[in-house]
Amino acid sequence: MTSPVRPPARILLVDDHALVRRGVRLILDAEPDLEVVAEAGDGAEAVAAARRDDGLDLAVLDIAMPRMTGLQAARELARLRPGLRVLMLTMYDNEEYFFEALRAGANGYVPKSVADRDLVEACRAALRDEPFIYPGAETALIRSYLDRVRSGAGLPERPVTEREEEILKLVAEGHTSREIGDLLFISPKTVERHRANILQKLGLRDRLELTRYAIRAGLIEP
Amino acid sequence: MTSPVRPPARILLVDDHALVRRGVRLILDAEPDLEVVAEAGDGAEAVAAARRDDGLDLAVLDIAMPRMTGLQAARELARLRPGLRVLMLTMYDNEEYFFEALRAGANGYVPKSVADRDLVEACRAALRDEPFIYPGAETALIRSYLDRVRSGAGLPERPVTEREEEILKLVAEGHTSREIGDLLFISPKTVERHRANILQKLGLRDRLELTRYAIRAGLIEP
DNA sequence: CTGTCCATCCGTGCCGGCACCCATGTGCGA
DNA sequence: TCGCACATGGGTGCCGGCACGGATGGACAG
Repeated sequence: MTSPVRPPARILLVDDHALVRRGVRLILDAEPDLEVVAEAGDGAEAVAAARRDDGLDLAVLDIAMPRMTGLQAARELARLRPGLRVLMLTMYDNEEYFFEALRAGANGYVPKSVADRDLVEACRAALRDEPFIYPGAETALIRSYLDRVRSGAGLPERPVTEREEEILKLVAEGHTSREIGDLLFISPKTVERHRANILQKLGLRDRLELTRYAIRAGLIEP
Repeated sequence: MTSPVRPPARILLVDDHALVRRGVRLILDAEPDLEVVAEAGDGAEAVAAARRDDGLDLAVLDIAMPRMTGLQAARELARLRPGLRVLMLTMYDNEEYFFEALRAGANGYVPKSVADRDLVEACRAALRDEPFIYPGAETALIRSYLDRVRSGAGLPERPVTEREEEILKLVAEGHTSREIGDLLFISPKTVERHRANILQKLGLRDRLELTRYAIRAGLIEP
């Protein structure tokens, strides 16, 4: 399958759960053409690791992580090491974050519900600069993607802006508009305006649905 | 460490992410005294597996799962197979989950942030019917709990009544007092009174915290 | 039998969420 | 250059959450 003279791909593995890192490492290291050479527990560590080591071929990034999320880390890594391939690993096969991951410079998008063989294949596909469509997500993600391309401008729209996501998290965590305004040094009315835009964009009714959405999306913890 | 004539402990592994199951299985199967003999992707499958196989020694349960959460599954398993030990596996190293897990009948509680050695030790401790306190979690809450257990006192009971839990779920799902009142054929003011009592009993501030509590407790789905 | 818990209900009042309306400045791309 | 998206800010008004006060009846234990 892979040339035996070729050295194994050097992989950076990023997940906030040591147990998950350990398991994924066992899976990847069992392949002769893949080798995990570095681990990180959050996005900041991942960026630091990529800064230290310029021989990395692939970063496997979890999306939901404390401090810096996988998406933010992917943007940072794409700027820092343009040649580095990025494979996003996520708990939820959510369309919004599929497009978000692509926009952040990810080469692949794999939910944790896939089998280990699919993860290995996704890594190899990313290393060949090919998009990997995991089985079962073809229907949901790709069809909605194609629908949006056919009907709209052809560009998948980002669901919420960065600023809106910042406010989304704080609203979902139960902070009032006044508290958020004080925290971000803006008027509470602006917070309400953002909140209204977020609810409208995501098709939600109130803060409560927003909270459950944020938990589903892995933006906050229950 | 373990007697060589003793057969390995038969383990049921439950997690909705195939990737995580694969990783944990690799970790556990590497131990001579532990063997994963069954896997399940959600709580319902776990209960079905326990119903099929009455020779199970230990169930390793993820807390956050679709349909039936790990906490609900733990309650069900404790009723179905009283001799079966249960080890809760969770993304969140939160003390509140710890108590919820114990109330649900769990013997141990391990966050996914622990190393693989700690998971193995937690399994062995649960099989010996000993509580496993993972490193870095010796908080005052947990220590006081252990003191209470050692001194003979029972588990702290969940203070909400059945009727209150019924209303708790509906409130957490986003229904208004009027809607709940119509649903249960009572006055919206009565719903508000119950809600106020619930918030007071659980030490929560508002519906939003109530929602997150209900999700943590496995009462509703995100 | 009396006290306690539970479930049922009511009024008043404050505050925040949320839906509408509106305007301004900035940066970016057609 | 003109429009558009984004972030910023304001006003008004309704409604529901939530805190505080009260009451009643029924079940069950001491």
